[in-house]
Amino acid sequence: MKEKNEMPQCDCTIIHNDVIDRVRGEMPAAGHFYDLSELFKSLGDQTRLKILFALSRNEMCVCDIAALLDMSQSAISHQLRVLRNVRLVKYNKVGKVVYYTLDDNHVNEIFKQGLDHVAHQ
Amino acid sequence: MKEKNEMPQCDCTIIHNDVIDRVRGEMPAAGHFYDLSELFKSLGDQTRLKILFALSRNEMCVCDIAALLDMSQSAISHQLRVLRNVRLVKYNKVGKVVYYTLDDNHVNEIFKQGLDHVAHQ
DNA sequence: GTAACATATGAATGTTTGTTCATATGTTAC
DNA sequence: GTAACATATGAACAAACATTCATATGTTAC
Repeated sequence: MKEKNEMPQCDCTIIHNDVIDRVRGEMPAAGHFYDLSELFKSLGDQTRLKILFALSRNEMCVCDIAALLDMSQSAISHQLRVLRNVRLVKYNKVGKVVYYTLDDNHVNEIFKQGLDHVAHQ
Repeated sequence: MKEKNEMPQCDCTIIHNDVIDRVRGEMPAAGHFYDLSELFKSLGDQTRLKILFALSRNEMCVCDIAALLDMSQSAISHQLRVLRNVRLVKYNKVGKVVYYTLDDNHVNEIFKQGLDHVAHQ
């Protein structure tokens, strides 16, 4: 029989205090994790990945992307905003047409490593 | 006044059919986008990023991670399962203790590129 | 066998996210 | 000015997700 007021669970005899203390000291600032998670979150959606791949091949306007992916203009526009927010894409307005391109080529590197990982069996 | 039965919106005079057709031909298989999005989704969470960073510094058991991040053992265990599912971490059981490590070093590369991107202003 | 502990897991809950729909903004051509 | 069109955006809603809680599994030491 357990005593109910004696917290059980895993207040575990933390097995490796030395490691914990050292790694805690090496932890990047919280803000970095936040920014990184926002970046990867934006890559964690098939539609956005397809948009990024397409833009890695050619500059495209919103309608082009919508036609290519067979999705509504609105859906694409919303997703482009997400990609803009993390500075993965930038745009160039020409009259009423807005041309999107990749912002830099970190995306391509990340993409490549990612494909490597999933292909690797 | 618009006629209501004449679909408006953006059935747009798709401005660049040539580009669309070419890029469509270059699109990777749908499965690749799915796998990639699952991978990045798993990286799109601060807790999991912290776990991965910690493991990049040192092998750790579940309790170590929970203590380091000041979170419940259960929460960490759930997140580790997500990371296992995309093969970002693997484990080694020694008695009742389960030691986790990174599965390969694509993670480190992806991490680095990601940090580069967010640091770059 | 039992007690203690490290980890895993299912259900529940609140939050976040992707798409749709309706509509607004801004540009071009008249 | 108006009509037509490319894009953006707010609200709404369903689906996906992260954490908590309670509990199950599996191991060690007795």
